[in-house]
Amino acid sequence: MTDAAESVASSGRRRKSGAATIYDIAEAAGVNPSTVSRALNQPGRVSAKTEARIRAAADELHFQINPLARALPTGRTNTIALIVADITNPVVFETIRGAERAASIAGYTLVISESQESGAVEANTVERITPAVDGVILGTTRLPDKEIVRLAERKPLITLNREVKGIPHLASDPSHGAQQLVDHLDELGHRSIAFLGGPSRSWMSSRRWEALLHAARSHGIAIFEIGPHSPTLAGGAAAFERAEASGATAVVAYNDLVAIGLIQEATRRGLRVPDDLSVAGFDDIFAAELITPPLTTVRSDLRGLGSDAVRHLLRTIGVGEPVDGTADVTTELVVRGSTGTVRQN
Amino acid sequence: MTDAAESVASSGRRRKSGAATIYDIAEAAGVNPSTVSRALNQPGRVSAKTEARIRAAADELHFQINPLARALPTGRTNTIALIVADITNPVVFETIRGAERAASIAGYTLVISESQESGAVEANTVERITPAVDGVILGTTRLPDKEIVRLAERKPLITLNREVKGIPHLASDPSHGAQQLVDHLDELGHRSIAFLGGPSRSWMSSRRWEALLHAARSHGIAIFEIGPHSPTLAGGAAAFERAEASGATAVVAYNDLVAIGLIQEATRRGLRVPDDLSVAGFDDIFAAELITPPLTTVRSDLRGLGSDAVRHLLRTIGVGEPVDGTADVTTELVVRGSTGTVRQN
DNA sequence: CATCGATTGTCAATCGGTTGCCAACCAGAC
DNA sequence: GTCTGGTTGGCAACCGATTGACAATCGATG
Repeated sequence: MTDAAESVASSGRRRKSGAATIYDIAEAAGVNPSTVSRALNQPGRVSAKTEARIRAAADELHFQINPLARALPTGRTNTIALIVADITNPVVFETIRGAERAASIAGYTLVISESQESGAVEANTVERITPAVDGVILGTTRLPDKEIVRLAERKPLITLNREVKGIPHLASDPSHGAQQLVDHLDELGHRSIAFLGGPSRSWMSSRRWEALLHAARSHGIAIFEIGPHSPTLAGGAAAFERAEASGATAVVAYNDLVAIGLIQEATRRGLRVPDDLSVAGFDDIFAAELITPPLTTVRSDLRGLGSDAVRHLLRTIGVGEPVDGTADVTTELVVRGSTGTVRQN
Repeated sequence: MTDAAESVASSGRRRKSGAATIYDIAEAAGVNPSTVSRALNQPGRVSAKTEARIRAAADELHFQINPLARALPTGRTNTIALIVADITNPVVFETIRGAERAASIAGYTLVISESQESGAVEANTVERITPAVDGVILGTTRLPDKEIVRLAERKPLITLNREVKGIPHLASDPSHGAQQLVDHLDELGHRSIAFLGGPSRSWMSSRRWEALLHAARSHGIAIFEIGPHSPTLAGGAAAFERAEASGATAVVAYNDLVAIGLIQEATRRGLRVPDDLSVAGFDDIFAAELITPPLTTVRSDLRGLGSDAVRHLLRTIGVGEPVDGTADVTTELVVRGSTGTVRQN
């Protein structure tokens, strides 16, 4: 009887995968659990001697704090969520990487979730995740403004490449890279540029267009927009005829995928890039340097974007220096082989 | 005084971002909190009438269960972790996507973490994450066997492309794809194949080598391994001279990146692919179809790998049908332009 | 009309920490 | 030896759920 009772009691104690708790440490060190908690978290709150004893016991038992149990009373989960539309998008995963690193350095865990390009899935995911995180980054959101505002009332939130009134957001500012690109094309002798726009309501596409427009005007170079196009290889291929017909000697696509699609189609039709047509893109995705010819493109510091987003969020939560407003991430031209001097007729 | 006390009390109540708790619902519905819990989780445990009343109150208050609070007594977090060495690796992120989807469908959240190719970082991350998840997937681990075994004792764990005795693991089985590739090369007239191996202790590289070896022998085709090479473009470029010197008419690289590096170097040296040399890879990364010529490669069902891993893990946790052992994921040849008939001398 | 059995709801303990408040303790000053 | 002020450690409540044990309720039956 006694044995049975004892075994029940002990098995009850160590039910959870045998992980040591502060109670175990307290017992081993001969102090109260609260003292253990203080020794481990509030430097100086307990005497050096007891702290040493407690730490020794903690090591001994391979103590590892249970983040869930801690989160309950404090409300701090040390976790932030990053929601993206499509993980396989090269633009997205560099951002993920930056965010992951920044979070990791700060001792935070990053939860990544993919909304599969669907607003409904995204709403669902965010609902589910929000209560378990300290903040949310909407990487490529499909949510309506209203919804975003509502979420921001519950938890600190920041958007990337999406402007919603009253919500902090971060974006890459294409103006520097666009200016460099136009400078570059000007030097090569181009006097007329066609811009292949992205999806009609793409905020990014219009920002890039405006940056190019501004730069081109400052050079007195003609520029016009063709579009919209879907942001895919097929979109670029489909743009070919209109681009060629336009008579422009240089084509700038709103992203690399479209630029690559255009190059492939042009090559298929017997045009040589860059001899017959110069092509440039935006993003500098991994494949940009692998294709033939390698793509001249405007690179965004996506990793910086991701890490800045995390840092900003952490600051509003109270980790790191106080928040200093959001500063956009810069962009830079990467010259490769797809742009060249204008053919002399 | 009374007012002050009241305001303190109420602010104390709604301290946490105003989220409603089961206590609020209980009060609104005039029942005990435990009844609320049962009404929401144990179908039939409370009368239909009360349940309806409770659900109404829950909706009214926009109740959302606090996953942390639930996890504490149950030990279930509804979260699983996926640890990878490098998020930007194309092979990795398809796996991530598969895992994310499978998890999401099962109502689980996937936590992704990058170990930055470092065993120490990985060990650290795993330590930190383990107590807050129901299971762990080691995607591309650098941990020593001993450590993995130790982790597996604490939480359900599965490895991908890494065999550790006694630990469930999942891999893509290259044999089918390798067989198809050799069939294909045989048809094109190749009688001698060079294999560009990966890093010396790469488990994946040796599995692929063995699969090719087996297939080549069954065809009576000569095959030999050159290497090791680093799994990068540079690694492929560096392999060029030895590959050419070998006299093989076809080169199979252990992954696409190496294959692409080889093609680029060969092209730079004036060789034509596939006319002078056929090249193939493994993985079918995104860039494989973008390069010139597009790469013939053996594709793994990486998305399947990721989702299988999650499903397996969930089953051992007790979600879904009982566990049925691990079955490797299959591979398939994708023929593109980098392989061709042997040049007739 | 009393009793039985099944159904429904409540109590209270628990998960593993955190933290406000208080008491014990200590050393030094008087 | 007493008083003072600052440390140090303990008690107990609490975070928001879950759950075993039990009591109340209800309808049906003898």
